[in-house]
Amino acid sequence: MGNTPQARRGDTRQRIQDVALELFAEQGYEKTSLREIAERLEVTKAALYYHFKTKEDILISLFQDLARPLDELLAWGRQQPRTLETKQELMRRYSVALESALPLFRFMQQNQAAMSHLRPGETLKDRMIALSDLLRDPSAPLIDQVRSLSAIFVMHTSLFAMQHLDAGPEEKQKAALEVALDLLAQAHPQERPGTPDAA
Amino acid sequence: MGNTPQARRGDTRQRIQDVALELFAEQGYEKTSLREIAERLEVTKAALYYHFKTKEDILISLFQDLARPLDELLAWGRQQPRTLETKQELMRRYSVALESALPLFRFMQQNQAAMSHLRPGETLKDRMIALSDLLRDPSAPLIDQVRSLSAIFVMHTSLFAMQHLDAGPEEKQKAALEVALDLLAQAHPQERPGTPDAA
Amino acid sequence: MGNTPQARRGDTRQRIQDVALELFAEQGYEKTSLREIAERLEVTKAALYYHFKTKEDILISLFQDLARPLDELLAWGRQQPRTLETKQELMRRYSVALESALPLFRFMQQNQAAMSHLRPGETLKDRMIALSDLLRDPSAPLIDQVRSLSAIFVMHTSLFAMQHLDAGPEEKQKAALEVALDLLAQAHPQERPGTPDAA
Amino acid sequence: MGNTPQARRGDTRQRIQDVALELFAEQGYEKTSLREIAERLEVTKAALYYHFKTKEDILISLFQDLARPLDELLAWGRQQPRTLETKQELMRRYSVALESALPLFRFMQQNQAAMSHLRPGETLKDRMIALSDLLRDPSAPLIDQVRSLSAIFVMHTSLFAMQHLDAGPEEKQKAALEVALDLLAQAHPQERPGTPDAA
DNA sequence: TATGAATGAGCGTTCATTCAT
DNA sequence: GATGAATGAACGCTCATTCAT
Repeated sequence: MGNTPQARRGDTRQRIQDVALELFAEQGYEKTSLREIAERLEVTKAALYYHFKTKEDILISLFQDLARPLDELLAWGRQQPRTLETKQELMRRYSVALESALPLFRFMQQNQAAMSHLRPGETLKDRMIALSDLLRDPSAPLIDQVRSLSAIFVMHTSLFAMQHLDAGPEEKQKAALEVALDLLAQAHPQERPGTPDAA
Repeated sequence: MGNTPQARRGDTRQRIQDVALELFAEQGYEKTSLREIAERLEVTKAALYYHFKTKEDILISLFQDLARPLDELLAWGRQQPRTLETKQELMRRYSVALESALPLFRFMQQNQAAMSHLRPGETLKDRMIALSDLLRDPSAPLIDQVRSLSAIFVMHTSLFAMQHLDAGPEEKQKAALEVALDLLAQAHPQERPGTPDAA
Repeated sequence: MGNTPQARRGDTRQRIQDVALELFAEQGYEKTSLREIAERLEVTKAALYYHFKTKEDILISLFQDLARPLDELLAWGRQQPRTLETKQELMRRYSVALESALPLFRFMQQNQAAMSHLRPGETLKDRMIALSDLLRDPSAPLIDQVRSLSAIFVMHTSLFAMQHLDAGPEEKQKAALEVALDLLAQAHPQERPGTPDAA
Repeated sequence: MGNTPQARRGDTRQRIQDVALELFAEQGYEKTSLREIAERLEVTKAALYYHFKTKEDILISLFQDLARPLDELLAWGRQQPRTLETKQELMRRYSVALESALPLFRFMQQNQAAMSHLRPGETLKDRMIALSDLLRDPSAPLIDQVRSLSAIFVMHTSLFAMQHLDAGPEEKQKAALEVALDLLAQAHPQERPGTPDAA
């Protein structure tokens, strides 16, 4: 049940996005043809054009859907005080976001090139810069700024570079988060939480 | 001298690689056509086929050339004792390698997808795994393994994610290296160099 | 009142024809898509198919509407005696018809090719031949037949070839009519109106 | 002999132009597909792209070739004194040019729409205006300017509107030329050749 | 009276590749 | 060591048209 033409009516747009995400993530945007997408959906190429004006439109629509959790995280972060605790909470929330956004990130990583021609504000890079601006203090020593930046990418590491590590996904994710939080803390030497400044 | 046909004789193969590297790094492998490469070199497409059997052959040849410093670094690392000092020295050498391999890395990052179909041992990912295997201790706590892995990617961060940071390239590189060395050291708590085991 | 959906109810067929005439005249039949027509009317393409069976049907309906004044002129002409005076009156009436049929003629000129596949009697060319048959005398010297034919096209000249002339539209039209009447008169040397045959 | 692949080598570009002219004239530019052209030449569509950058490029190349005699006529005309004799000679030469340019004119008439998007100077209309500027005197009475303009179009009439006339092509052409010369003469009342100005 | 959703055919164009010269 | 000429396959896209609702 579910796969008959009747059952699918009305959700074609969504199904196009699903298949496109899958294929773009797998093979990249350029290598994925509309024929491929259409065939997998058992519709014609022309049907895709009923729902999206161009191939790039599919890409953009995917990006917008997938970037929303990130945008919400950024919006939240901008309204918080710029304390270590905020930054660490940002990181924790980022960790959760990543968890449910693995396809997104696979997709984005494969398609940086394709997306780099889009209007500013429509790339992942813009979000990364925005996030890093919330984490680092431009007046701090450079090394501490690097620590803050690195925290972000340590999180990504857990998704992609640790695939061959012999441990469960949650464990890896938790470990990555810990390292990231550590880096953030090291970037705030005078304000370590739970550490009395004192003698 | 210079740009005349005569002066170029004999180095066409090299010139193809140069232009291809440039374009692949800029636009990605799929989006770069042989016509484009040929036009920029002011030769015909057919000329490219005298020097390379296929388009993919150009990609592979580039990768092999560019991966050599990395392979040499790995070969060196495998012959060293697995001490913290070795790992940190690996990192320092890696830092130097990266410095002169910025186009390589741009290229690789843009073309992960294109390269992922190649035979094992012909991808950047393989090198990264090999490098990480030299840095981490499989019997160590997971968090320390993550620290080791992260060190590598912190180095990359300095090349790509820090472009909008307000500092000179060498400064950034140095800061990234420091953070990376720090992470490696933290992954070896019982053996901090210069730190007596004490008590 | 005016442009609201309610005010438009019932006249959609007419509005389709108006927009189609405009676009066919501007860009030609082949280059004008039903999507374009539908968009300009703010209805869907399918709506066009409620009012017309095919795209060509729109073309034919336009032609029939627009050719009616011409057909009436021809019907009138056929019932008159074949005198110079009749011919000149035909020309005068043709001049008036053209005046109010500028879009028609733009449209016809752009779409001769598209209309040439239609059934006989459905082309502008048929009307032109019919008109010329009323004007020329098959037994007259060839040059006089040419004069008669030319009279028709001189009228067209005033609409299209004289656009860059520095004069008002009515002036041009009047001048063209004069030249045309002149040509008709020259084609009837023995019967110049107002010229006594006499000794 | 003649039609084998070997015999055709080297003249493909020309053959494309020939077939394209034929088909564009017959069916119009928009309705003629590159597939059709390629099939008639027994080559692939891609071969067309070796010789022309776009479909429009074929159109332009045709126009340029075909417009050359006209451009030469205009160049000659611009160097002559602006007398009636010059104008009549222009007309005679135009008549000859038309004779050998029937395909051109069929083609142009079918493709006015397609050509009207081209750059100025690349349309037939531009040539017509240039020619009419050589024939008419902007300070003359409007009716005489119309006579001069009409002369041009009378010539065209002989090619297209007289197809159903019962006479040989040369006869028709000669008759049309006579009418045209007449019109030019009537536009110069004070300077009729062979007519003494005198008392 | 219309629309939403889709189709099948075809379009102009570009691609990597081949091969005789 | 390279070119000129071409191919076959595929691409993104648009078209006129259909039909259940």
